[in-house]
Amino acid sequence: MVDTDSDGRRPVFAAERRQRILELVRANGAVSLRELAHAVQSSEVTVRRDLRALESEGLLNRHHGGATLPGDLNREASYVQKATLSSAEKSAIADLAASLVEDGDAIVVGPGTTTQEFARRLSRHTELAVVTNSLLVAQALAGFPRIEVMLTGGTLRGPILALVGSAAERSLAGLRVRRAFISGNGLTADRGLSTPNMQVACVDQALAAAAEEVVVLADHTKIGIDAMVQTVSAEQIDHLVTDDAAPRDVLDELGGKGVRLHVAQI
Amino acid sequence: MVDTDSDGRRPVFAAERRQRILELVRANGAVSLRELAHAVQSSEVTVRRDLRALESEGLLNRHHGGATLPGDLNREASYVQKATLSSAEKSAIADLAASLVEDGDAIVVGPGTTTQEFARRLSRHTELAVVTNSLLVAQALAGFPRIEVMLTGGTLRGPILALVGSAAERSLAGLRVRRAFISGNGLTADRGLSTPNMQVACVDQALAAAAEEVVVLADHTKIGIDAMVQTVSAEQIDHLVTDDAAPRDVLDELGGKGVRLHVAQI
DNA sequence: AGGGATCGGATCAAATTCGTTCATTTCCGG
DNA sequence: CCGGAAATGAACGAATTTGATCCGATCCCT
Repeated sequence: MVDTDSDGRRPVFAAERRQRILELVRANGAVSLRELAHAVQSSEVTVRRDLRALESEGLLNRHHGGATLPGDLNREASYVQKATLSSAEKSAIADLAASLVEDGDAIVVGPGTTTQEFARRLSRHTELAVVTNSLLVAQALAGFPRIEVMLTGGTLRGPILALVGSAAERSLAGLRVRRAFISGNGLTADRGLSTPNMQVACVDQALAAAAEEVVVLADHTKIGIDAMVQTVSAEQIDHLVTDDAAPRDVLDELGGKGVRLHVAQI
Repeated sequence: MVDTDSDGRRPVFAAERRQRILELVRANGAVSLRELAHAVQSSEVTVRRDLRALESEGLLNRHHGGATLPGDLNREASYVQKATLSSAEKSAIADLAASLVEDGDAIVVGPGTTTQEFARRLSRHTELAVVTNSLLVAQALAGFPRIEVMLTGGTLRGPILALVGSAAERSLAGLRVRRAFISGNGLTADRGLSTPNMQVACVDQALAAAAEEVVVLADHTKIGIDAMVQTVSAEQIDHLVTDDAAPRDVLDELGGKGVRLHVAQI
């Protein structure tokens, strides 16, 4: 109704701006001061002040040049590093995959850096219900009141911060959602999606089984690769989101097996 | 009161105007004072007065320049705020509590900044099995191969990054460990441990019920405080780890109820 | 380890908003 | 018709917010 552009020119309240900043930091894990200032249309001084206030509340950590999520969640630099590396493809894939989600959906999101990136894109949706076994995905979505995040139980697998084991699989039994967004280490037409770890593969299977449609997120480095354990066969995959550097022949082969292709332009 | 028989250009009643203001705020989420004044054809002073009244009723939040819906921009600072407070005490308490853990133990760790600190101290132990509903605790223990971390399932509660809800409680059913290390927002001899949130309280109860012995970690700022919902009665508490600034009388009272006291020297 | 560049903190100034006081208007009962 | 109470609007000083600028601190690259 009252749009803020034509007539209103309503000044953004300080609390609103801080909330926005918080969301941006939560969504991206780490944001530079300049980006924040540009995003909230304020001067860097003001953002600095906001960051100081938010830090004093323990809601984020301030660093030279920006701010990050609080706690030790990303002191483990490896995860963040991996996430920021090769971000162009991942980002494009995540964007495209997020467009497959509609407000009000119930979805499953598997572990992985690509799916984590994807999860961050979900913050603009509302009334979502997200089931995941990835702590990173859960963390990316924490703090958005319009998104309900449910974690499966299970044993923590340290290196990827995902929950595995029988408890994880059991908690997925009886669950039914519209779409599952999962990733993996390799994808071929013959053997479908695969990962090198047995436990992870078992949970991935359970994740896929809980959804009516399976969406696979895989950048070009994974297409044509075969890891050890098959998680989902090509026939079970309904959508594949990848980037335009993926080998054409494999994509065609997958398409022949009924996989709908979504190729992100880098 | 309701004498609207004569339809002739009656003045807008105050209650009517406030209702209109409320509608506008609800419809737009946030409205500037100027807009409101223009919309209800009143002076800004009057709107200011209305906003003050509406705020005192909790129907909206007032900000510099306007008003917003209540709750949207609240970030539940209460929990996090205390995180930066008294880190020296937390550290000492965490150290002392960690000495209650032995290699090979199976323990439960609840959410909270103190228990998170405690969890970090556990890395020197081996062959531990840790069950928790706190993402922060899980994260603190991730990457130590000698420690098996199991997360309960459940709905993610953003502000404290803990899992709550029936799924969390269900996953604890049938579990039996030696000790539960939990925290809270208040501890008195009469009402035991308490937190301000109902869901969190329910899970805390389940956590405590899964252990043979309950260990409470609470710094002096929480001793003598009573939050809203009781989680564990004083009789159920076997150990209390606190710091030496805790009020002596409350400690004695707790000791009289069978709580073994561990007081950390700052 | 050093130099250049960038970032953070502090002070100051401008603009806007808030709270209070006071005058005016309106409504109601006697 | 009149007096009082409540509500509204106007005005002015105080407080808050925001942005610009300067200078010290920090970081990065060589």
